Amino acid sequence: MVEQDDRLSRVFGALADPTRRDMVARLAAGDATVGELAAPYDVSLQAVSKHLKVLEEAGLVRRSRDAQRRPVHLDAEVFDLMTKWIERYRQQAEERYQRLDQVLARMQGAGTDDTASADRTVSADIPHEQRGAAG
Amino acid sequence: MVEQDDRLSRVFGALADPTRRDMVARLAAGDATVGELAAPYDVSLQAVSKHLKVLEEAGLVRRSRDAQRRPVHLDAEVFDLMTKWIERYRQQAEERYQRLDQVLARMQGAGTDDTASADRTVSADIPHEQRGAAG
DNA sequence: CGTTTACTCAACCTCATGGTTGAGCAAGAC
DNA sequence: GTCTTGCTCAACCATGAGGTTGAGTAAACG
Repeated sequence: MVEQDDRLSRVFGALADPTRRDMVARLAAGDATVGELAAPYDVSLQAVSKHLKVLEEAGLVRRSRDAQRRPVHLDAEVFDLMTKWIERYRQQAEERYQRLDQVLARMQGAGTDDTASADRTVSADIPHEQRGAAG
Repeated sequence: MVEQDDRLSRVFGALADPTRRDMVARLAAGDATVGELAAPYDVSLQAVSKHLKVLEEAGLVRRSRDAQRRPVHLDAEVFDLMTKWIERYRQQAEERYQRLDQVLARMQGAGTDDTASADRTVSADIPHEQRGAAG
């Protein structure tokens, strides 16, 4: 599912910008209009509008209507997508780390010298971001 | 602390690329050399080397030496930084959502009509990503 | 009605990013 | 010493991202 892949790219990409992260942070406290959001930044309203488009396309934000205003609402669900991705590989890495520790401890006990290229530098045939099976 | 801000930008930015995310996923299963990492992708070794530089500068990865090889190791600690950022605002948004639900429920009970502009569209003076006080 | 408010769209500029190729460098192999 | 392997660095190119200004639209206000 390249769709999911795409989505994740857009979400991470959206949050790679400090202004956009700041907007998300502020929207967590409550909806706001474009003008309100733009106020603290030293950029044009159009630039802020663009940022919001990026956030919207990443699914982080929704825009509705209220007369000529366009209230922006944080859609916190996408956070789960990121958290899941992060958690999966964090855990995997930690488990591996612990296993390596055990291996090293055992080797120390046995007095083996060649610890370096023992279990590390794993070959490349590993599930690539669960291609076609993403949650 | 713009440093932290910067870091987060680099981390999110690094993970905004699907190839780089894939690399991280594979590195979670074990260290690998540049060549091993490059193998599955249809790009030059130099391009992969560049990607690794981005990951390294984001603090996601460390590179050591083993003769002419440069084994790459995933540094899963940065994940915490991201997770913390995400969790903070997710929770905030969820709490707010629940509070809004309560307000709306109370309003329905009282038969108030003007639910729209009641508590929503909060003004913009909100802690901006905790400037100067980031965790 | 025309004006003001709150925005978006379009065109443009600049700089960063992801890719390329070609050269170079360090360390094991011969 | 030379060759090969495994990589990095440098230069270049095309595209895209973030910024700008100027014009246009939709709804309230006078």
